[in-house]
Amino acid sequence: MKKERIVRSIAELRALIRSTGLRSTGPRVAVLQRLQQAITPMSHAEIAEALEPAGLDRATLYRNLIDLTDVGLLSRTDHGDHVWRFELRDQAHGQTEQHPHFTCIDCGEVECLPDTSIEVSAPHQSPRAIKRHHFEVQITGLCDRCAA
Amino acid sequence: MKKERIVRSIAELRALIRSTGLRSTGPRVAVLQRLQQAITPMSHAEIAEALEPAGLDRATLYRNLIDLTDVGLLSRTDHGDHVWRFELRDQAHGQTEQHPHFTCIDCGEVECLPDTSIEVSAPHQSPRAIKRHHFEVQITGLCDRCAA
DNA sequence: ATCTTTTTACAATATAGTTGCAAATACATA
DNA sequence: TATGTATTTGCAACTATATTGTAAAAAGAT
Ligand SMILES: [Mn+2]
Ligand SMILES: [Mn+2]
Ligand SMILES: [Zn+2]
Ligand SMILES: [Zn+2]
Repeated sequence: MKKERIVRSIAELRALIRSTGLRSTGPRVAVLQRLQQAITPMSHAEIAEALEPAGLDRATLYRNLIDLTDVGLLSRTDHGDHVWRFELRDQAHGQTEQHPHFTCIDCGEVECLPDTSIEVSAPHQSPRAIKRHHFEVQITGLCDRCAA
Repeated sequence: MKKERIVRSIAELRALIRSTGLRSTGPRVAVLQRLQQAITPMSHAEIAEALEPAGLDRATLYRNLIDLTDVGLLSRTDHGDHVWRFELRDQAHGQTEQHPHFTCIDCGEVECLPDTSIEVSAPHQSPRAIKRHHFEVQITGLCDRCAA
């Protein structure tokens, strides 16, 4: 999953948040700031730990992650391990479809895969969402390290 | 996901369980009996409800689902909604790979897809598990009913 | 029939996430 | 720049799903 990374300034992040109708607050800016560094989707726990110094409330973080997802700035996915993970959904790239992910069933490591790596053919009775390419894909298996 | 269904007698199920090294008990037979009727993977809650009359313990059911999964009789998957679902893994068909599933992000309905519907190409750096076709795929999106 | 190990049933605990609400803050407007 | 109102925060209580401890019961080997 190689793609030129966009890094936005705090002022740009604040403007981005406001552009969605949400208010720009410290916790929200902190979340976006952290996620734009991330190379894989992050769980609530991981984000909370990374933002430890800010000492922000668990519930506030949960609510912000959901709010930011609702307005389209983040994607929220479960990779087969009962944990929600969040990822910046970068509209600057017109990236409305999310790329597929590979999650290790042993160690839990998550890896982003190129969009091109999955070809879903749509048999007759399959959901229209598949024909229209409106779906997300999660792949699980043993990562190279755990398989060794 | 059309495939001739195998329906085993209670005696056959007991033998199947024993063949894995596990003891054949009432709860285990009941679980397999119920799952061999199922047309999609079932959650713990759904199985518990279906087996209500037997009045078996929640924790026992959880442990049995995991034990039966560990010995390879069931598959356990999370379809992106934070609920484990279990499905009979029918070795009689040499079905070691599981077929992909489609789960509606709105109503939660799960649909089995034919194995042939997914083609995962393996880019250079991708996990070996993908090259070896040792993985499971979960697709999420809006089902036809919810999209309408 | 007896013995040993596995399994059950009930209770306690854990983990991940959600909800209620009063106080604090953002930001539109004056 | 000050004021007013709706949004957001922080804390606590709560929920849903799943896991763990353990004594008693049952399975299956002998
Ligand atoms: Mn990714
Ligand atoms: Mn299926
Ligand atoms: Zn791994
Ligand atoms: Zn639906």
